[in-house]
Amino acid sequence: MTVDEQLQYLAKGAVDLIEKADLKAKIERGKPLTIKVGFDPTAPDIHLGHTVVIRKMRHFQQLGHRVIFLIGDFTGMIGDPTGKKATRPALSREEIEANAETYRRQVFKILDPKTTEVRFNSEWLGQLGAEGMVKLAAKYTLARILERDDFNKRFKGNQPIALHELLYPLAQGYDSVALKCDVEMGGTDQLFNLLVGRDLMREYKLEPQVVLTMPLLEGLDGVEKMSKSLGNYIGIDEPPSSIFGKVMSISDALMWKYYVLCTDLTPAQIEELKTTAHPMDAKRGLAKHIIRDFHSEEAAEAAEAEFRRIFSEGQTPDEIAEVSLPASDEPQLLAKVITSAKLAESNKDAQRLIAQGGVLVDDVKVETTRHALDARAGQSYLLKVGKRRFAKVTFT
RNA sequence: GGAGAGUUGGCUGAGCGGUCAAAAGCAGCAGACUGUAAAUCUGCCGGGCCACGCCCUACGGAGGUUCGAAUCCUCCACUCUCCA
Repeated sequence: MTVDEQLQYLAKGAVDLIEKADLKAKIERGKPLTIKVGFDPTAPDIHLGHTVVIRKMRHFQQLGHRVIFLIGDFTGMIGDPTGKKATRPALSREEIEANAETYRRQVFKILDPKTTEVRFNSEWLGQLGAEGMVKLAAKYTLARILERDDFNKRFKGNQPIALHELLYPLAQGYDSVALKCDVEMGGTDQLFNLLVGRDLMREYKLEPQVVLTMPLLEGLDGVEKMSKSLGNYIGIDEPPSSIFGKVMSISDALMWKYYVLCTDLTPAQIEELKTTAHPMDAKRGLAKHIIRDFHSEEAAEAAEAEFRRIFSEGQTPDEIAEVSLPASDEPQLLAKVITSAKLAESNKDAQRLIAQGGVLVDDVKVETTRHALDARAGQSYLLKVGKRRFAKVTFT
């Protein structure tokens, strides 16, 4: 690839690239660049939202650059103020190591394990000490820190800002100094932090890093950004059938964004799909692309077949959870059985589901919330609650 | 140190001493419809009870006033504002 082609490849899907000319100059030198991306040590469940940036990391790897997967074990003590409140519990060394292991296992579904460096920022931030921290803090001003939109809004909106939160961007910036990064990437919400790194590097007489941001992927609801705490995410460790279903549940409009950010199709290919494919087929295709990346081709086919069977044809899935419940001579209320089988959260919930016509026993819709089942030993029923909760309940 | 404002269900955010299990929006769930767990429409959306009504828990925490409190009072915790 020519330098311009490389630039184009790396910039695909990116929101900010500061400065493009700087990146070009760095590439032209012909030496492998050092690329850093930081990850929080507390959230080892990687979801599709994270993969947007990770996919971009792989692009750098493909071009022969050195990619550092940085685990923010030190900055984790502060907790990135970007995600507002929630003071985090301090993690033990063992927990951090365990999380790092989980990261490795998941992230190497995308990244090349051989050329990915996993580092921890306590390595250098821990050494800094109080004195070092004061010196670091001396290099930036309050006014500049408060430029950060997030701080600014909280400040103006009379929301609390703890002092240590102000240190977060500095600590993150110092990572870039310590690693002498050429490029740092993150979501668009990281722009400010990444730019602080650029400034600090100048302060430390280093060539400033290039900053590249990727869009934040909206979650299943299509509104909030994908996050575990909002429950609107697709985890890359999820079973294929679950991934397939969740992808099918996103809106048609959102699907195209996923195509751009979560597949390696070229913009031209995506455009073509948009104009020629039936939306449902396009969505099925997207689900398969994603499953292929994290599982396999076979898993993708199987998930599609299963989805067709359950939702298009209204049949039961291949594998149904088997639940054994204690038998009794007296009949048992269906609502309680549903709750015991974990198909509903509470008896009230189960009653509601029955009342709304969402419960089928052996494929027959239940009409009354007071429906009871013969619960003598050996009796067995196929329960369907809503469209996608199934269980085979046997009394023993 | 002084004066004042605030703390409501997963989130945002109303709230009158009783008709408040608490408006509204978002998210979630179910049903109908369909091209899918899209869109749209309708309903539900703290918990218990073989109960269509009754009971329990809930509006930062602890007490109190009242026949009755998320709503009034006292103390505590936390947050913010202004003054010093």
